[in-house]
Amino acid sequence: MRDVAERAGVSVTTVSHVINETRPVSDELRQRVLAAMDELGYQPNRLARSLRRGETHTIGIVVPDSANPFFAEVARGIEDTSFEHRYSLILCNSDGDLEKELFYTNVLTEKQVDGILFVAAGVSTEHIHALQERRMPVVVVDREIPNVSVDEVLTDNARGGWLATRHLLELGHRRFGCIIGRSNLTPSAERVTGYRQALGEADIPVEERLIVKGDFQYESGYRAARQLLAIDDPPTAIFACNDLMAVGAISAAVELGRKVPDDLSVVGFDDVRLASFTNPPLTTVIQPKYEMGVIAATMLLERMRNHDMPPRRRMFDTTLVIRQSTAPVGAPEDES
Amino acid sequence: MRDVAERAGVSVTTVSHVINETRPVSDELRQRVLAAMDELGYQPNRLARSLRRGETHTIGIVVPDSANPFFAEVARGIEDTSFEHRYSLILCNSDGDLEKELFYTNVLTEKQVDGILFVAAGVSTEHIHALQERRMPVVVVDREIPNVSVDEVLTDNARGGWLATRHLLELGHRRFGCIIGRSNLTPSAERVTGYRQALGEADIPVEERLIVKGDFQYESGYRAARQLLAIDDPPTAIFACNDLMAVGAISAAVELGRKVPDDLSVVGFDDVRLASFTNPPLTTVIQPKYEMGVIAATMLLERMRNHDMPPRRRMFDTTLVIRQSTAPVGAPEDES
DNA sequence: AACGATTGCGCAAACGATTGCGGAAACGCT
DNA sequence: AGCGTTTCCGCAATCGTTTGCGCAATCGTT
Repeated sequence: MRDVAERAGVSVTTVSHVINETRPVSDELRQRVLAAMDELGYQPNRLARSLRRGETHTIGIVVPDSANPFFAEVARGIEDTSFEHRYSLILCNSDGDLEKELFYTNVLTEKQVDGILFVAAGVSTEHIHALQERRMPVVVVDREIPNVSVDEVLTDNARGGWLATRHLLELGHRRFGCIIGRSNLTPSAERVTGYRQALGEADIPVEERLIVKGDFQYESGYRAARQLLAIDDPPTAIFACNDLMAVGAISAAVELGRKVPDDLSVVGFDDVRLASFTNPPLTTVIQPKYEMGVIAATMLLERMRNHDMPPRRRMFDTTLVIRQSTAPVGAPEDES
Repeated sequence: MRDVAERAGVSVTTVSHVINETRPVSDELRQRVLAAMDELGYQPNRLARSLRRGETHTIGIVVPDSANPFFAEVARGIEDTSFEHRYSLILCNSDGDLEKELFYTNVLTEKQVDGILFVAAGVSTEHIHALQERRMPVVVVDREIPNVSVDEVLTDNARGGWLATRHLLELGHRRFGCIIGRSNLTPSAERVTGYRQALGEADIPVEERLIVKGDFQYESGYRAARQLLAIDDPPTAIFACNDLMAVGAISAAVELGRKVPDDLSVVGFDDVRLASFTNPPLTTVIQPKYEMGVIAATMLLERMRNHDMPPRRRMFDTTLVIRQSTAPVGAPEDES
């Protein structure tokens, strides 16, 4: 910048002001500065600017696994909207590991990010509190943090679980398995709650051995389904708490010679892009992933602008999309 | 930091030195400083440090679409290894848009990142050159930049394409379609080259109308397959240039009542996690995505450490994994 | 012609760290 | 006691910007 100033025969002050248009500069000088800038191939050093201004135009996002289609989609929504506002994104994968999360939030605050987005994070109440005391804007996506007033964007997981099992019920299924995620993550727990509730309303007792644990990955859905189908009186349907596990379950069923949906109905959760293209196409519960990302980022940007507004919570509806992985029980249908 | 120094009754110099262990400090003072630090909840400001030291411990990665499973996996490899080295990652999605790429690289350099990773980017020779002249470490993944000496990590796409169509040939297929990506991306072009070559070796003329264009997404594979299956003398097999399109193709085939693999064989490319769990499981060409990310990040870190080493290029082998989406032509097999 | 407003610009102090240099005290040796 | 080494620490400059403050010239009035 000093070089530019020298070459244009002005002070660095003036250069700064033509760059930022932060105070009137005579046309002539402006031209000289502009010329000097591109003759020298000058690029402003945003570090210095950030240091001075106290803002980095950068936000941090911590997700369990950016390679998971669900999070990837949410992250895309976040990235796109932060791009629109000319913010950059620091990506952090926590693998659901609390220590990694804490480490990353430290790095982020030390790097002076302007805000942090936690998606499905395990961060504790105190942790969030600490961040807020440092006046760090925060929004939490896809997880509820009890007893803390923080911006949240959520989906109605319980209702989603309810919708899914309600659908199976209406198809006449009476015994069906449920593949859950790690139970400490609230979304999974809520979906199961919906499952239990629907069963309760239909006066069907829930058999605990029909509820088996997975980890939201294909493989675990596959294993869980094999386990479910191996019991003497196997279920006629499976509700998997996310699409990946549902796909794994279908894969297991097919391998065991069960036809989906004739012999086994499967419903998933999330409506990942893939879900329309599985064989058979997956009946599942829609979650507006991309939009959730957009809204989350927007909320964060707003909070950054106005740090003291009351916290907001945005709850998205879930809806069931019926494709071809579910069918009436015991009615091998011929689709025409 | 000044507060810490004051509270500990030392100079900021000393505080700095205990933080960085950059010069011996007496035990007593060290203790006092440490104590003061955590009483005050002090966190160093990395911006200031970066400004002074001229390094940000941050690298930028620009990918076409982080929600695409292939890139997501590569990115995961990158993120993990940069995490190991305590580097953070700024994520940029270009959507294959050259302008966005350029914009992002500007932002990245202005933010003084220590290096940039381009994956499957369209950046031009001059562009890379410009970065190198500014002494910005760069490595390019999954795309060749002609006439420029830059670190590259690639896969043997041509061989992969060759392997895939060779496999189909060996199964007795003689007419088969090829679903390609946007042709300006080299990986796709190379895979098609392999396809053509294998056909040539078998003295089979390539029918241009059997080569149809997609965009690497499910949907486009679906459409392309419908198009291919609609011609009067439809192919008995399809080679899709990536797994997503292959899955889309299977979906189309199933919808049209064709059985895969009995009526139509399909082979993909990438071996995305999903590929093992499709119905039927997908025969595809393995690309070590995660490892590519790891290697790419490692190469970048090495280049950062030693800016003037000669450029390196790492080529990964591709291998064919035969699952169940391919079968001998006209031989409806009963898998036992 | 005198005087306040306006316009156009530069000086120098921040922002929060790192680091070359030099000074003071303690130590070891003859 | 005298002198050279070590050991331990602080001063102040620096990284590349932004920005409060003040000065000089020009302008518009009366």
